[in-house]
Amino acid sequence: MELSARQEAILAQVVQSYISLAMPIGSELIAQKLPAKTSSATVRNEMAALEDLEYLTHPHTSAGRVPTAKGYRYFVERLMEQSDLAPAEKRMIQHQFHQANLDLEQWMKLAASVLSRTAQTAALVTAPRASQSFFKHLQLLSISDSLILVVLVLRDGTVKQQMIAAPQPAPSQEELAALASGLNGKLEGLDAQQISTLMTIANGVEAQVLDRVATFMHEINHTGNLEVFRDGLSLILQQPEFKESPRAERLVHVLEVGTSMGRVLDEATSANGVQIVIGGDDKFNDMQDVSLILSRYGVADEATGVLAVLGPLRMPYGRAISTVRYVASVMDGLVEWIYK
Amino acid sequence: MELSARQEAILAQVVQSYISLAMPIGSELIAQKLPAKTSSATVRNEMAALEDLEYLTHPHTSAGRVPTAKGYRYFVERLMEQSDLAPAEKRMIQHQFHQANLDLEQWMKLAASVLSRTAQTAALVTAPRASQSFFKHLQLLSISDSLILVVLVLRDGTVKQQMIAAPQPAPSQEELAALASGLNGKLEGLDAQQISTLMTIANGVEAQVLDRVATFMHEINHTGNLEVFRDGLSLILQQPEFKESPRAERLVHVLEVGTSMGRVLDEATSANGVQIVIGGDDKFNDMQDVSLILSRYGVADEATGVLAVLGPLRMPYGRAISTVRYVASVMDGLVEWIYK
DNA sequence: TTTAGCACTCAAAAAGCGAGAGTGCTAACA
DNA sequence: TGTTAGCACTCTCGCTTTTTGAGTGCTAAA
Repeated sequence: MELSARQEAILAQVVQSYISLAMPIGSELIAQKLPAKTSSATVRNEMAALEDLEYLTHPHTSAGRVPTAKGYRYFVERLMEQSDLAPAEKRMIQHQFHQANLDLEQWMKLAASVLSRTAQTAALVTAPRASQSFFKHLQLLSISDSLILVVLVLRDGTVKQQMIAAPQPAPSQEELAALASGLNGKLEGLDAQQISTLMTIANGVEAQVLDRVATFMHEINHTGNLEVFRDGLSLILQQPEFKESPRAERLVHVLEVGTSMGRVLDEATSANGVQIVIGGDDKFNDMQDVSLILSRYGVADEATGVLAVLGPLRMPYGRAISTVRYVASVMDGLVEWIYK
Repeated sequence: MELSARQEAILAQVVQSYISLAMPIGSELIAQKLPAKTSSATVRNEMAALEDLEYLTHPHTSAGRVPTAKGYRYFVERLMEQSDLAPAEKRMIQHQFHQANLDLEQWMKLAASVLSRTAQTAALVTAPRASQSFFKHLQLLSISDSLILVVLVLRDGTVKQQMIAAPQPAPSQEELAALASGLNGKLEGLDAQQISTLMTIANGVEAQVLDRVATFMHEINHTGNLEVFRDGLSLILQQPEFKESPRAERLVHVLEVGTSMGRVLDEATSANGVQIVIGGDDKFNDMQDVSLILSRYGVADEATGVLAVLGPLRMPYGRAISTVRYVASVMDGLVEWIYK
């Protein structure tokens, strides 16, 4: 269904006004804001049409209009003019990243913090991971006479430690070092599947180690096993739409366990550019009253993470999008520099 | 100020009733519950006395009484009879831990989840760390021709990875391995201070590595740098006292950044047994409307973490305390088994 | 097709009004 | 002297009623 130019202008005004005022928008106000001189009655007619098309709703008969999720989507996709972060803000963000060490974890925390402060809502950042994991290096350390610490490094830089129970009598540190160095030779560059098959012909400590390694690599491939940094949760709770507690609870719940969240982040990993999910895009019921602005970052295939900003539907999309885009570009640079 | 036996009985009843009913408690109700036959008028007199002593308050003139933070404290410290988790519940918890792998991280997540589900509120778990960190092992991996991945393992099992920029021309993997093995010999068992001094007489890559190692070990000693697992945040928001949004916001904020939180957790690390902080204990303004039940766990000095349950003042202390105590004992066993 | 005009609707705010829970006080009582 | 019955008093809560005003939808004229 095509909208007329005037309808588009009205929709845009309603969305913008509602975003900044946070209360239903009447025909009078829009009539004033419209560039072409138009009466409120005309605006009313058009608004009624937009309501039939489901771009707007009524909280009740005698209230102004409020955009629907569909309305926001139309606005974001076709009506909104792209904006960009002010150079000063960009510089400030750059500066903060330059202050930090060469430490991915610090960068991620920083990215979450910057996103949430700049966009004034909650932010999520997931660690950059390869789409498929490959073995890089293994270290076996004798912790006690019954425990061995396995430290596994994957090609994308993921590090995972885990204990395994040592057989009795326990192998010495030297024996372990020898075993590790043997395995490192054999496993270099292999994927989870290949290690699994190797496992079947091993035994003793070696089999235990291979089992742990293969299991972890499988896990990380499938469930995502994503390490997520959050920030600014309290900011989003300040928004008027989350003042009524059931909504706030649902929101926190989504953020906390979030199978939906996981799926959305997953999808974003394989998409390009800035993704926008408004009101769960009719796919995720538990995200009906939030919007997400997401972007992948990193080096394709080698190490991809996701940045996300999460706010109410009534979100300053322009600013949020440009913030996400910019932080993603900064992170791109950092990660690229690592994985060249 | 000493309370009479009857005053104590009344205070106890008020606290218990308020915890279960979540509404101000009148003299009539208490008079009925009291073992010795007492008139409501007498209860009223005593309540007025308890109010003068600041164990109770009034929301308004014609409402029942509500315990103050001081009242809760008195109740918890002197009036409450210790309870214990039902054997069936203990078994269920045990069972869940036995299901898990030999993986500290999994245990911590599980502990947070168990705590929050059993006590029906939010829970926090920090990783077990030594009070002072000692070097155990180091690994240097060449990631690209300009980056080196440093993997550092401390005696308490902490693993930390970080990149450093490689000098040009970049050392080969063999050179790095040789350097690492040399360092491992020299640094084994040293503390942050000793490594710092060694650093001054090193140069090149070695100095860079030592710098990163020393810095990280210092950091972990001081700022705590605690890795925290949370769970059940949405549960606490369901409590009636957090229905009004400003409180909810403050709560989330405390949980999120929480310098107060950090201090409380820190204090709990060095204390013994179950700690209880009610309404911030007059020290932490931002925790005025929450109570914390904390316990350290692990092996003293070698690896100590903290378990905490966080709820409204009107919290089922008995159950929360026994849950925390029990989960701490389970975690004690697990960690002890590791660090023997 | 647009617009002025107007009746109509409905939420939200203000006002009024018991009802009732619970108190504090006083005076009698054991 | 401590306890209790009795009672006036106070305020919140829940309910209904009124008022207000923003904003609509419709109609009829331009």
